[in-house]
Amino acid sequence: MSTIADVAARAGVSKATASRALSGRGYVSEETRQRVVDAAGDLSYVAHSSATSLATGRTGTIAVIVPTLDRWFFTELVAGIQEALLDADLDLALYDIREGSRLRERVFEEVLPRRRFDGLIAAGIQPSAQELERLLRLERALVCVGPYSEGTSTVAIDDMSVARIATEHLLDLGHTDIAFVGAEATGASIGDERRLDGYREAMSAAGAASRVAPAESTMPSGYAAAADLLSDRRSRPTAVVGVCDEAAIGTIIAARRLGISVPSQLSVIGIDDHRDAEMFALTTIRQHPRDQGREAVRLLSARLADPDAEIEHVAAASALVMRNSTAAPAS
Amino acid sequence: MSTIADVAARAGVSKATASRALSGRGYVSEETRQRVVDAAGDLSYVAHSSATSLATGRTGTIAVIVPTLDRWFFTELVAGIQEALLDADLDLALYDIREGSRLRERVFEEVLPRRRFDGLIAAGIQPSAQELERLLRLERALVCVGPYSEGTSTVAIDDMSVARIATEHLLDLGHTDIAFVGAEATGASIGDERRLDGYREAMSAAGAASRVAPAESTMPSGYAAAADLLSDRRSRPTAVVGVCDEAAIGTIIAARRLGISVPSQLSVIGIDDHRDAEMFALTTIRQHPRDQGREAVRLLSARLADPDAEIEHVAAASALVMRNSTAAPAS
DNA sequence: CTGAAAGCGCTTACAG
DNA sequence: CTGAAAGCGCTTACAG
Repeated sequence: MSTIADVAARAGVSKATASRALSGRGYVSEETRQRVVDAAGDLSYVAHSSATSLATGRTGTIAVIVPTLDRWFFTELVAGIQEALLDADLDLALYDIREGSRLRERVFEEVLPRRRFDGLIAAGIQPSAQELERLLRLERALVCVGPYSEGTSTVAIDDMSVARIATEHLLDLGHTDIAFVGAEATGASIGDERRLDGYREAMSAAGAASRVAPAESTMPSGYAAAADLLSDRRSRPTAVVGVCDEAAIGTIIAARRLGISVPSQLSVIGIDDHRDAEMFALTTIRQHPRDQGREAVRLLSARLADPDAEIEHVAAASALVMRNSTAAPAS
Repeated sequence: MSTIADVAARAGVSKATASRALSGRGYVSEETRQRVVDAAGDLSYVAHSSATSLATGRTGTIAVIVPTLDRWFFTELVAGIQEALLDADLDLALYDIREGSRLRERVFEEVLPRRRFDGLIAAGIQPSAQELERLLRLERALVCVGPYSEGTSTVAIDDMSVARIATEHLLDLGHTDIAFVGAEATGASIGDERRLDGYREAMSAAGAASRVAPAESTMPSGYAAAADLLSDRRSRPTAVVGVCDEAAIGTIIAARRLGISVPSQLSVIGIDDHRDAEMFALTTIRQHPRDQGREAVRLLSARLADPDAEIEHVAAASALVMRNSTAAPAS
């Protein structure tokens, strides 16, 4: 482990000069710079990150909080964040905080306060009042991937309006008996709840009655909820909006198993445009979590570069993608 | 931001004593300890991690390298690692290194050498000779989740034998025309390749001809490969072993779409026991990646505590789980 | 049981 | 353009 003192000695300069040469900050003659760089190369010198952090006050790492990793959305989001972070030469510290887990408590109480990071990206979580207070007390740059929230930059699709659009698509097709699959109270991300609200809003605006089959945002849970919902042929809805594509796909599989054909006997629409959506010919509202991850990093970098930089709220892109899981109801 | 000097001043002791009282290392009278702890509480003091790291040489974070996050196995593995790390009061720095991505190169060349971590867990990646050399030069505790590898602790199921068992299950049922779906050259994890080897071995031991439909380890890719494989009714196999459950499930979906019934006309077996496996009544070889993650942390902690501790190779548990996707071939 | 001092490895004004 | 010195905030022998 060579230190900057070793490099300086080998190049025949002071530590200060070696530091300047390597960092590119401050004046150094080209000739000296070259000598220092060569010396560093010879010794395979790499600055000790803790020492740099202590001296500069920057850790070079960004903390990312997600409620789960086993949803396509968050997997893609984290991948996008990772890519952008690497470009910015920043590390990613991951906190996978399932709702209600003891981990969540520990992270907020013990881990986060250590501030081993320069900034924080919180995705899909709804902090409690107490948690929010803790977050703010950290005095670190903060970006939320989720709904508009005062005092911090945000990026997200408008979950409520997206769910409304999905519901209206079904309504326009002529359906009135439309159920919502998903948004189970426990474990729902903040976005899930807003999607449920959007569905309800569209339904009541159309004078139709809401009907919710609670499920987690996973295929098996959507499957189970739908199997139940669809089991009685007399009371079954003619259409379903899934809180996300996982729930919608679970619904399609349940329908197939029950011999209900999609879309002729049951229309199903999802939200997300999951990687598997095409395979099931699922009509859905597309969004691009990977891009949102990159965007979150951009927002965070802006705050990092200038803590007084403007707060931004970016509305991420979404689009209705018509495939083959929705149709007019059988007359 | 209060420092330990503030705490010491408020408690009326020296920094050294304050440090001892807070860390629990070294003698401090109970009364002084209490005074220091109170002072720290009053000031909501939290030690600055960079300073601690610099003084102790420990960063308190563990780097985790995975080839992808969008496979159930790795998602679960990371969740298990995260849980165990939090218990050990360690942070997780994540590097999601898709094979062949420019990220991979950067991580090995620039990021890892900074050693912003005490130890490293590498999962499912096959380092090139050059990469391996770099890893070793880091002189950090290293644990691999993957096949036995000299010089480092490992944990994994025996991929080769597990694939052999899956294949033999089909052979025992009376199948001879058994295809393997998965293990596409690019993007395959090291485990995927060994599973292919295990399949080949079992087939040739039984005097049967191998037949591979390359696919990535995802549902859509398995679906596409299987759709192709099964399209010609005259040449289609009577059974398929999927490199993992995602590939196997993709195969089942393709079969359904083609009107081929599972298991009466086609047997399908997977490996993993994916969260969605039950939904598809998939017979599979179960493993517990979450436990493997915890185990990897245990192995790493042992090396961290004592760099000369024994290297361990733990064989993770696996079990054939019979559900309803395999049967004797139609006569 | 406690304190003074040195040290971890950088960076950054400040002089020159 | 370069160097000496101080400082970032901890911890840890070493004395006492």
